[in-house]
Amino acid sequence: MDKDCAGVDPVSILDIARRAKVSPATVSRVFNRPEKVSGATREQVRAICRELGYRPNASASTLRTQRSRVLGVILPTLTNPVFAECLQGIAQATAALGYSIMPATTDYRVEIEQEAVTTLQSFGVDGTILVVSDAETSIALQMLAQRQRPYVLVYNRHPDHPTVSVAGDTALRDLVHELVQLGHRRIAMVCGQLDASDRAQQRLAGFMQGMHKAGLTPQPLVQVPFVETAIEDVARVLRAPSRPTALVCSNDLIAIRALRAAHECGLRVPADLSITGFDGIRLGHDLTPILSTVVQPNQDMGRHSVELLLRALREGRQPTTSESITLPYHFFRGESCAQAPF
Amino acid sequence: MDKDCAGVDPVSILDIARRAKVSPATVSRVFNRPEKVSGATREQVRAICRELGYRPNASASTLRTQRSRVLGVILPTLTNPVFAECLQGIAQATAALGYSIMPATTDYRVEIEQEAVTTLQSFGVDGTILVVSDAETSIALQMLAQRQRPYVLVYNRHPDHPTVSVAGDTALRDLVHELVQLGHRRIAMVCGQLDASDRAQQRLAGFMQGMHKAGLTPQPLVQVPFVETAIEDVARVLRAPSRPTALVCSNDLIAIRALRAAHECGLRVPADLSITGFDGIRLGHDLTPILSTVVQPNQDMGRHSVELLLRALREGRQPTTSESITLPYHFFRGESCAQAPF
DNA sequence: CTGAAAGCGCTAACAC
DNA sequence: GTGTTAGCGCTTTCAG
Repeated sequence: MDKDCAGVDPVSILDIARRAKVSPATVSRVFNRPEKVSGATREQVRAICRELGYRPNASASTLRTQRSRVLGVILPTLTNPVFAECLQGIAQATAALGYSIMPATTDYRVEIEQEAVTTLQSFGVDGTILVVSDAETSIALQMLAQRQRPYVLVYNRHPDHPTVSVAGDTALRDLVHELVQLGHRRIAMVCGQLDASDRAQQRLAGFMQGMHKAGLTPQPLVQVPFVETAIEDVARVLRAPSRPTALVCSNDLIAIRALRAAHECGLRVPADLSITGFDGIRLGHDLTPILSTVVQPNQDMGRHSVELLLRALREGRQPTTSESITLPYHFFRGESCAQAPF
Repeated sequence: MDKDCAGVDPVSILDIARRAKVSPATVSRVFNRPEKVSGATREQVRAICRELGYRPNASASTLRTQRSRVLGVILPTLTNPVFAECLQGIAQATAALGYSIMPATTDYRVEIEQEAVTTLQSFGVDGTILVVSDAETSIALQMLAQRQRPYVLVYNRHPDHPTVSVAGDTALRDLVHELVQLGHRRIAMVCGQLDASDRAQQRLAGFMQGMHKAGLTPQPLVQVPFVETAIEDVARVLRAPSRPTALVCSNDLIAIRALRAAHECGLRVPADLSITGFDGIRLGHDLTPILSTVVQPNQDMGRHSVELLLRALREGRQPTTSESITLPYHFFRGESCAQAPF
């Protein structure tokens, strides 16, 4: 046997056709409509493909069929485990269904969201999964909608778009209730750059509702725009005379830094101070104290968005707002949150 | 003006050519060799492209030029922040250089590594960045090498392949030395599934060297194959009569769980027990105690691998082993590691 | 500096 | 069940 293994040069459908003494169309059918090919030739073609290590050229088939079997993914950053976990879910779900992904990170910058949309578009992605800074104002989103390109938002919640998300506002409303039950009165919300995340805004809104319902005046909002200074920013608040007894953080990463700030201020968590997060990143469960947080099924959110998008694609349509999924969350009590101190 | 914004239907180079009263070749040149087009027509064509929201079809150009401007990326999982951070670096570097990425996660399974290579190949990626379970035996790697497809390994270290990595063995050798200086004698290594990671094996080797050099007998290796039982597995060791005074963990995720195990056993870190990790994930710095760990520049490792690969690509060749980069690490003392107890 | 034309690899009518 | 053929959108000689 001259060569029993795949070589260096690219093999085309024509090479296979020639070797198998069939037409290229037949080879193509073996891959796309195997049932339309007689068992004998099918197996023979397959054997040759295997021998030559042939795989159809995706660009050619995309060009021809106008379907790429690729999904675009636009995320703020992979540095936050929420999105990394979600992307992991997306990667698994797509791979299982024969799709590939093309992700882009925006670092929360809207111009980059737009750029990402256009490059992904130029690759002919069949659909796009994205989390934008603000669904209400996102140009990237408008571009997709206007050009009628299938897409789903993840994490973002908005009535005018198909989304896969969790009710962050309700979650925080309920969370405040729990804290109040635990005797907390001086409760402060801590969040990052509000204008870079409509999720944070919604969570804040829920927080305010909860406080209002409980007849409490929220402590001044603690904003920690930069990770570099986050711990210090929180520490400052904790050193103030009538410091809060509970810190409700808009995400787990911030909560972990708040934990650190408490430590630096000599406060014990949860004895002196309760701290809660939001997101349910895997790592939170292994911390000491175990992070109290609103757990979202991050990987599943990714999986669901893939399924929602591909279902629509299969039916030759775009996802609709009526298909939007609100996934359940649950407040995980953990160890960083307890009875208020006296 | 009938339409001042991009429409729904795909615009091709022919549409632009027609509107601009030039040939498609000229439009193509405007994008690929703008200097070969007169200033006037160039600007006119650009204006029309902007007006119609035209972007060249990437599949068509890939098919024609045999260059995709896409890099494949193969990683074990995005659930471990090391790889997520690295991918973030890759995403940034590629985007800055006009490339896109197509990642796949393998969950440490070699069959999936292979599948990933073939699908990426079918998309005509210009090169591949990967971290494999074991560079020595990886079939995926052999496939790339044999077919002469450009690739770089990240994290893996192997003399026969171009790599971007850190000297994990040396790092652990030195780390053991530090621990010994701090008075530790009963030191145990904790690692995950050794056969799923040649990095862990190399780190273990370095650990053994270090122990040997110090004339110490290593405590029995603690293996924590599954995350679900990791804390318990470590706790068991910590409850043994002559427990170790220091735990050297093969990565940060394991170290964090070891921290938890110590807590569950009523041991104070670092007073009663020192714990070190490896990787330098961002979060480790914000923990309490701050994780002592061997810090690798994860995002930079991603960036370097992109640059190494693209440099070779630009020069029309494959990366060579002589271009392999060993990046510096540093042991970050943190707070989880201190003098041995008496 | 610009245009004409061929063809990258594949698929989907449409014949047979 | 199988083959023939046209063409997806683009780039790139080669002429002019």
